[in-house]
Amino acid sequence: MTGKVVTRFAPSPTGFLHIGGARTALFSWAYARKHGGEFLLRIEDTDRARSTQDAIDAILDGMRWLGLDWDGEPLFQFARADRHIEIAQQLLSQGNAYRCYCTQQELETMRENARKEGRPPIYDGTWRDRDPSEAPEGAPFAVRFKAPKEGETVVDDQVQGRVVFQNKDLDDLIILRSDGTPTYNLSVVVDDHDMGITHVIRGDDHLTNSGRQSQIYAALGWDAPVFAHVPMILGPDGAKLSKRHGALGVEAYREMGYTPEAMRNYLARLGWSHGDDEIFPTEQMVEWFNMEALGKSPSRFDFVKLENLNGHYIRDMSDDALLKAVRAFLPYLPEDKRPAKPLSDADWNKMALALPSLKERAKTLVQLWESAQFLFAKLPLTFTDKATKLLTPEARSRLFGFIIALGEVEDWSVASLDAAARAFVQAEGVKLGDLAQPLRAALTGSTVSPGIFDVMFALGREETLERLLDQTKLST
RNA sequence: GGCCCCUUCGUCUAAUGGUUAGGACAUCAGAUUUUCAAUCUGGAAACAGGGGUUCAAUUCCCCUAGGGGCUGCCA
Repeated sequence: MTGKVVTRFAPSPTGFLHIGGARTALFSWAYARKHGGEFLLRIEDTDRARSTQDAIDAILDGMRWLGLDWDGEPLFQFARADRHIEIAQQLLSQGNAYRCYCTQQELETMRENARKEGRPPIYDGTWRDRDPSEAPEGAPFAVRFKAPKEGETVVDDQVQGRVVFQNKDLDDLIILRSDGTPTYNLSVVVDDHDMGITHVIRGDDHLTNSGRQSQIYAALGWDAPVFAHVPMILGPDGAKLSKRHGALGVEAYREMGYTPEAMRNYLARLGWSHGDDEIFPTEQMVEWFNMEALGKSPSRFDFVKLENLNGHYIRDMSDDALLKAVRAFLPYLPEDKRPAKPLSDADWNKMALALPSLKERAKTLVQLWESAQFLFAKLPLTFTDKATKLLTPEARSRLFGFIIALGEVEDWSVASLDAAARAFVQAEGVKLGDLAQPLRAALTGSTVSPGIFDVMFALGREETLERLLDQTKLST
């Protein structure tokens, strides 16, 4: 293992960047960064019918959001088709590949029969050793790789260990379609080789492919890269990740208000660990990352834990950074939660003032945004049912009393508001909690609960008193 | 069906041929508090089952069960 480490992430642009892909990308990226190597991006767009520009954009956008920077320009696999065909021709002339004239129909019945008779449904090698002269005139053909029939193929995997395939179980796969275009297993080998990839980190759904690819490397006389197959991510219920749970594009996580830092930390801990460490910055993860500590068993995606982690990161962020994050997040809010018109500078100032108290209570940027809505609410506020219920006659009279007390507070720091409240409740013989609840309801009308004195402080004296008077009047 | 992979608290995981099997999230109970949140303290909670190997197995081996992947002229 001398020389520079080169890893790659090679998604096929047939959909968004899903969470499993994001995690293998993170691992590949971390491995390259740790070893001072390169992390390349290759778009596997050889399936022309299913590849879309939207998917490409979504993947690149997702990678950027997650902060997984790749080296150089992304490489598009289809653009290298000529090179792949050239290698296929080479295999053909070497005798390591042959033309197969079976029709799709024939192959299908072949598989069906095999299944019926309890044989493995693999290609039976009809054209493997047939003389090319027997070929039907002008008929279309696919090119198949001539895989060894005997012995075994070993994949020395960094995660799974030594995996052995009996060669009789691996059939002759198609490397060139009948339309002449190369297929995945050929393109991957050629590209990984040409790009100088030293370590292939990918999902373990590719484990069998690695066996077949190893055979192609061998036929070509090339050294295979080091393989590492990470287990897949399952949904919270242990079933395969479906759209219902987490098989969302990473942009969905952005829209849910998770931060890239938290995502990276969560993903890193899913299937990989460093002792008992749970919360650590990405730089630390890169420094610690190693293949040995990758787990072998599939793991479930746990939104609750991700949320908890996200809360940590939000609380730890500086007010400045958080304000920026909120501003950047606004366009990704769900349509119905987006502000009707752009926020004014004054609005942002209010937000900045309220942030220190709001961030203690928000686990996602969505929650943070929602809990800040009282800052921009128009008067009179509309009470939620819950809030109305809290404004009992007793609560109302206490509020009146407190408003009067507030009028006498000279400076409006959180500390003096606090002191005023203490004095008031002591004199009245009530609990502060009894006052705080209706107070919060009156000031915010919100179901999300900010710290009440911080809210007052953020609103300022005039507005607070105005709202309180308005609300108490309204409900008297 | 065939081949391959996996299996520690509910979840993510740590550790070990001899431990009270550790941590985190979630949960429960307290504390603190200025409501909510945060914080602190404490509790409950796991080695899938069966055989071996061994003085000793959660750890090594085998089998079974359960889960996953592959089995495409998709990637």
